Amino acid sequence: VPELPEVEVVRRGLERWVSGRTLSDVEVHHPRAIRRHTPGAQDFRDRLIGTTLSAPARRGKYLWLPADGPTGQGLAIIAHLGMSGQLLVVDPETPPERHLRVRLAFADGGRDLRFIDQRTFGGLFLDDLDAEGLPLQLAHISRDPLDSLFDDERWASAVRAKRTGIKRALLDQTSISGIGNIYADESLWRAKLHGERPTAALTRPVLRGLLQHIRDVLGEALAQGGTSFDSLYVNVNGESGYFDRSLAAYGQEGRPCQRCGAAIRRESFMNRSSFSCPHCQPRPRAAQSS
DNA sequence: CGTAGATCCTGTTAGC
DNA sequence: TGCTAACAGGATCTAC
Repeated sequence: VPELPEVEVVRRGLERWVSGRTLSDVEVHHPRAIRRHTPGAQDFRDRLIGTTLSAPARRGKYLWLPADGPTGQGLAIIAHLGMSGQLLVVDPETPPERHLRVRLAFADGGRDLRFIDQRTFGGLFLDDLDAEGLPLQLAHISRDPLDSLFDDERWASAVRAKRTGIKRALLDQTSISGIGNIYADESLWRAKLHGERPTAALTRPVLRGLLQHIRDVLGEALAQGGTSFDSLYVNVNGESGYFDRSLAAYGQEGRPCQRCGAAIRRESFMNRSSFSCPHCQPRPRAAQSS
């Protein structure tokens, strides 16, 4: 499940393998993969062929490659991996993968960039960059906690103004981006907070502490090449990260908490699972805002 | 307007 | 053995 560390690993791979190369062909194998590119597959292809890709950027779980060339400047290919998306750099002679959605070929005849996605929640689309180099359609995505311009105190104020639980707030990409189910659970475990704790009652020191845990866990995962809990996530060379060995809460139902030994519990939340320690992360007593 | 729930999608696994 | 149901979950849409 690609979240910020996994997307950053992919971004670094693209920087090494596709920056500076010129596109010679674009094949869209599945329309759903470019559903966010409303002008359609023909336009997607026409506008990309002949462009030269430059250094990839990232915000939260989105990444994009500026694509400048004959058809103009300021265009970018934006990618979101969704649940199971992969961007692989592979030899052009490699037979099409089972879930190959988009194939980008280069004029130098070198390795393709292929978008492969089993569950089709991910996709590619084209957009113009604003004056700061951000795709227009990503204006609503917050800076992420590894961004040097992320404003800690502004985030704490925004969280305290919400009437929801802290896990929901962490998953809201318009407040803080890059966090998904895995790193939300890991951060909350480290901070000893239950995900349904009302945000309005969390103090600034508690939120500052949580933010530090978020940065720690994202940084550690990045250093280990990301998490590959369900083996669908791989870097551009098809290799898995190994942060899954370091998970303390996510996916650990029934295993002893590394701090207190209590059995990690699983609860249903937002149509997914939340993992936490029943002793270190007690449920809030009062009824939630609803 | 802010919050909450439903929805999309397919391969794997669990259970009867 | 074979079928069905549960499960994985990010972003978007809709409803209240």
